[in-house]
Amino acid sequence: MNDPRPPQGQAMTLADVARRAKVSTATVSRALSLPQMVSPATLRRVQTAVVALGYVTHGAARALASRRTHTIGAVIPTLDNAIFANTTHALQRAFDAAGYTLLLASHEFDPAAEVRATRTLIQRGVDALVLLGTTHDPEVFRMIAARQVPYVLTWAYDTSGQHPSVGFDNRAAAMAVANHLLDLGHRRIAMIAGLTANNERARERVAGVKAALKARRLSLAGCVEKPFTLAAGREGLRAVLATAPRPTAVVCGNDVLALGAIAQAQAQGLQVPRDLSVTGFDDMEIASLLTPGLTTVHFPTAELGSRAAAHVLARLADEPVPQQTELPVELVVRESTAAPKLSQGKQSSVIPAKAGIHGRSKSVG
Amino acid sequence: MNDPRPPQGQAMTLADVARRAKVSTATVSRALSLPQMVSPATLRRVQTAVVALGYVTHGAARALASRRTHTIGAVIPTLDNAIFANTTHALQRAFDAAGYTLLLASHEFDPAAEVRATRTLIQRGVDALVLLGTTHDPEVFRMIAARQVPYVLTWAYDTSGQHPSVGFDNRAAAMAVANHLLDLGHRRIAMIAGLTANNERARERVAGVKAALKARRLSLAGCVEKPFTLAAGREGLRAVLATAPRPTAVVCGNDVLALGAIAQAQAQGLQVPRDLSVTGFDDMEIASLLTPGLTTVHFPTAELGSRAAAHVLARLADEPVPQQTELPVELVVRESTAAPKLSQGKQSSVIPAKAGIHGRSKSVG
DNA sequence: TTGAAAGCGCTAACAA
DNA sequence: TTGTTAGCGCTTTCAA
Repeated sequence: MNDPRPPQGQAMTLADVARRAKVSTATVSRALSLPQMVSPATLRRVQTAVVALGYVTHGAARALASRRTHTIGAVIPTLDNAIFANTTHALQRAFDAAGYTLLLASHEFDPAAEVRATRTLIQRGVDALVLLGTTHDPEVFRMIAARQVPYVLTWAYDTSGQHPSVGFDNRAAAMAVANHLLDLGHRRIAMIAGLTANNERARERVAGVKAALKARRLSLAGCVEKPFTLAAGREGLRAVLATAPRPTAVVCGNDVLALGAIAQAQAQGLQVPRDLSVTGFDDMEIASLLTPGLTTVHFPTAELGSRAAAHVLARLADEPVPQQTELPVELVVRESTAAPKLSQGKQSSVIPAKAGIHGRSKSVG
Repeated sequence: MNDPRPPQGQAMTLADVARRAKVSTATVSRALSLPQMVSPATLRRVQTAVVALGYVTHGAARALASRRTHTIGAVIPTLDNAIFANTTHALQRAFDAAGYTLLLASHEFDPAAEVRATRTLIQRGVDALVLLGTTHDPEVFRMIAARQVPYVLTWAYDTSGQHPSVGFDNRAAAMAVANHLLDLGHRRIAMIAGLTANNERARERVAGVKAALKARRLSLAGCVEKPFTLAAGREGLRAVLATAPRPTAVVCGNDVLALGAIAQAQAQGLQVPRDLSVTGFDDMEIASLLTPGLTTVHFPTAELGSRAAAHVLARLADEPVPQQTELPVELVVRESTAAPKLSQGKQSSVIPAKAGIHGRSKSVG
């Protein structure tokens, strides 16, 4: 009823609101943070003043006084990957609902950049941290310990049990893929892996494939490491096809590499899966839409995000939480895998399973 | 040489460092922020103490005292889109290099969520804001004005000239696409647009297509609005194909919709481009890798990010900046477009241009 | 239920 | 070049 517009320029403070509502700053503070501790009449007066002045809490001042920023940091490898975007989005939703703001930092797979990003987040006073993967520079863990920041590792399951984590068993997922190919009768299986340095997900996937092969007294018919891009998938396929005799199947470190590999196979006149079986990891939406549909492993990435968020939120509320949470993964068999053309395997008659709309099957891990 | 480990738990403060280095807190503050104002010997002593104690600046305290957070906020529609990821990544790099931290918020195309996200960022004390698009709730601009936060709009070029912006001419891009199809001889052209509510990019693309058609006394042979997902692209194609006579070409609101449309066309037994031409916008990496390669419009998204960053950085440094910056877009003709089967157009003999490795051509806007 | 007052950890005059 | 000191805007005892 008084000022038609909040005054521009100089930001309003708690004291301004207090003056206008004719109460103390302490009361305004309570009205904003603990409304149930303030009488209804006073509360209303304060709220009116807040609106009239266009008051917005000064975050830094609140953080300094309360020693809480209501901010949680997440350090992820890259924003480019839609799979991480799923998880990130779930984190954001969960934290938002709990009154926390997510501070996002990415490092593009550069360990030094990850240390810097983590330092910056800690400096910004995040109340907790979500890290992706188990492989981190010791400095990261040192800073976390020095400030005693609650944290959780995600996407990978920390088998050492040293760190709280919620993630997947990437090795079991890879074994499932390899066994699927072996069951189809493939014996010459190559791999286009992601870059394994500082990336235990990529490493575990290689290890899983090797383990499955070894169990049948076989070994990889070639393995190259590539960054997670379509172009790298093409290069990778060219590389693994250069060996003689050719592999009949290629396990790719993720769906992006697999899509690149399929494109390259087609460019070289090879038909997938008739001439070559190809698999991925992640089950991106596009994996089911292309022709042929991609055989891959589905990870519940959004659930991972909400579980990870729930974990740190519980820690912040001093509630008990399991140190380790493992989420199930699922082999999804589509049309990019089939028995090899001239199969000598005993099980070449096995037909790829297809289940449900998305062709899901075989729960793993 | 003294304490082997930084003490855990209680975080170190400037005073702790000062005590250990036997200087005042003011000197430590200077050593950290303005090292050239401190004598080399003192500087060294301070640095030694900082390392020994594992001291990390308390961001909130610094922000409160200096009235600067060295933080810049960006509000984007979604993290799911790799195209925005390009821009975001470029922002992050540019701000990082300038000593600023990027605070990222997404709203999934929900206007109320965008208002909340903007409020949160302002509350966190961002020194500047980057907003995506020109269409925003009035409350967003009100908050920005009240706090006098420097800002820039991106991705869309603000034709009204009211707001600082760096972006593209989406309408011209759409006209180029439509004209390409018209030049090929298409006369029945339908559109699968993005959701146009609160999204002037989507709106401008529809307007551009309509304008190009109108210039030849034609109008759209059907238009549906869909969210930017593959599944929606499939649905959209089903919808526009339901009209009789069928359109011979479909302009899609972005590449994701276009990929969905192509998948659906193939599922219905239609060959692209023989039976149907399909176009997109954005030129995602996958657009060039699929068969057929997608005819689309390339936007320099990373450059957009660095330009937008440069804009707000210049504003923060009180340097002069142009109010409006328009970046060029490019029609990229690939294999998803061709002359219609039974062309009645006079220009049906025109062959799609193909230039360079990526098939780029025709600079627009 | 409300108010007074003491900081939270740092920066930035100003003084020396 | 360095130190002293007064806040920055808020929360949080403690007392009323």
